[in-house]
Amino acid sequence: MSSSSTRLRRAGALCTDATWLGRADCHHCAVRKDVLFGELEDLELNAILEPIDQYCHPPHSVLYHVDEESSHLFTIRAGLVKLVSHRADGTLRIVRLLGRGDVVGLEAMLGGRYEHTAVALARSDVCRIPAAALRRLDARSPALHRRLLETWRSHLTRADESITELSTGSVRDRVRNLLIFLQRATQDRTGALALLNREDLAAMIGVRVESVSRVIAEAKRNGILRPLGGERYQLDRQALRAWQGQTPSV
Amino acid sequence: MSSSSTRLRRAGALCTDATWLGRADCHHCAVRKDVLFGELEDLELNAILEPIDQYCHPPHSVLYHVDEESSHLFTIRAGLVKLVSHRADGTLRIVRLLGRGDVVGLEAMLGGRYEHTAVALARSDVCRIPAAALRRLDARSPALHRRLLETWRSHLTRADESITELSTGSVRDRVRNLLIFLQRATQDRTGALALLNREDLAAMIGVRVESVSRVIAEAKRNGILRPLGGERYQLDRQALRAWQGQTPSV
DNA sequence: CGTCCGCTTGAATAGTGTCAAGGTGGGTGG
DNA sequence: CCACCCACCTTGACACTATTCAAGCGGACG
Repeated sequence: MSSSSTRLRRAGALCTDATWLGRADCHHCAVRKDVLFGELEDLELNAILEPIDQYCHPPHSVLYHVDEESSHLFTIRAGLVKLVSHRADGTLRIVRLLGRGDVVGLEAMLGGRYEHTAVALARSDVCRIPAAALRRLDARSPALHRRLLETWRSHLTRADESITELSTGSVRDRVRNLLIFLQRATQDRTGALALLNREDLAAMIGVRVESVSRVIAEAKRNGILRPLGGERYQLDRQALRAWQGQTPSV
Repeated sequence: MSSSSTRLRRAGALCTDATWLGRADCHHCAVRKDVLFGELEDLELNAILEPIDQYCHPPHSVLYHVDEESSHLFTIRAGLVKLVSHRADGTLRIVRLLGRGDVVGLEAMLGGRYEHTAVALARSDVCRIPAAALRRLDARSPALHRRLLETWRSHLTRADESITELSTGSVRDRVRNLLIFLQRATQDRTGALALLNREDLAAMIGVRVESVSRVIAEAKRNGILRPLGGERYQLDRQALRAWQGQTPSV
């Protein structure tokens, strides 16, 4: 068998850069209540001296690289970002998927270097916040402070979930959990989920592309995944649970 | 194949309870600098109104159960504690190992319930800190605040490591990483590592007991692990790296 | 219209899980 | 003090699953 995970995707031809959308206007931000500054007073917000910039990241563009000096955090206004860990043998593993309202680059709060590479999977609008500004706010605003702790907790909970649900059991077990996970992470008002490409799916559960492909293809044949066009699918939760009997357990 | 992980160990005959060692005297604590209150002023420490108690946990005793109201955090003065996640199918997975200087039950800072069950693996001396006290200190002492953030980061880093190094690749790959990991986690001044029982090893890397056993036995035959008596072993790092060529990669 | 890239599928092989049987060491009770 | 017992570790044989390597397929795009 040997290793799982995925090799580095060749330097994509379409890896365009992020485009700057201008200074953020947090006071009038439409998603402010869903992200870090939700409960912050306007007064407190004004205490930020450093600029917060907005960017639009096309798919495959990089928010930051592993080992880069961590100077900024990012909040996701819309889109989807993967945190990729580079293993010693050159393979990759996706350790987290982050979406609207999530914070990327938390480690910048503590200085040092980024621990992963953050890559946009879908077009993503993000606000780039200087870590120094957040540190200052963190010290002054209990509301933000609590929000930050909750962000840490959220990352930790998801990491643990990734260990117990996405890295344990047979490929079919993992894909079953992955589909539920993706539905939560990418669903729109209709409840449809956006499937990632096979390489990313494989890197999320630590198996080979062909193995995921077989299982996903099976799910489609069984009507567990019904194509809605593009990469969007309707997930039949009931059929999903019944799929291949329970976990054989033991 | 089916699931990995390990079933619940029968209610151990020796699961004695923790014994109370009395109120902690943080001011004269020998390991204070290594744990949460390291850089705290004596004045700040005095601001704690609620009592901090010391306990000694024998092996297999439980610090707290999953879903229990999270009211306290624990700092480990000595010993080894596992964080166990209970999966829907009844199997268990160890998501983290914590030792001297580590904090257990971080989630209590945010209220709600514990997300894992914490079980002592070796005899462990811990201080039990009321979450309310820590929340108050967190708001007043920047030093403690930073220390807490670093604790969150440490947990997150280890969780990610668990995903990339202990849940990815062949069983031999994982055991190789696990041995390095255990050496860091349990080494004494001689550099020897303490091996866990096969069931716990299996639950750490998400495979079956027999699979770990085979690989560990192989490591012993190859001189990678040299028995020092009891559960202590000398790890030959060089032989470890050469073991079975590199990860076959791809 | 042809090429390229990602997805699927097939066949052979290696790796794990499964089930069952021994071995070993420490502890208990006779 | 010794024999037995029990829990845990190891090993074997076999079934099943995942990986590997290779080929085919179809859509997107120039």
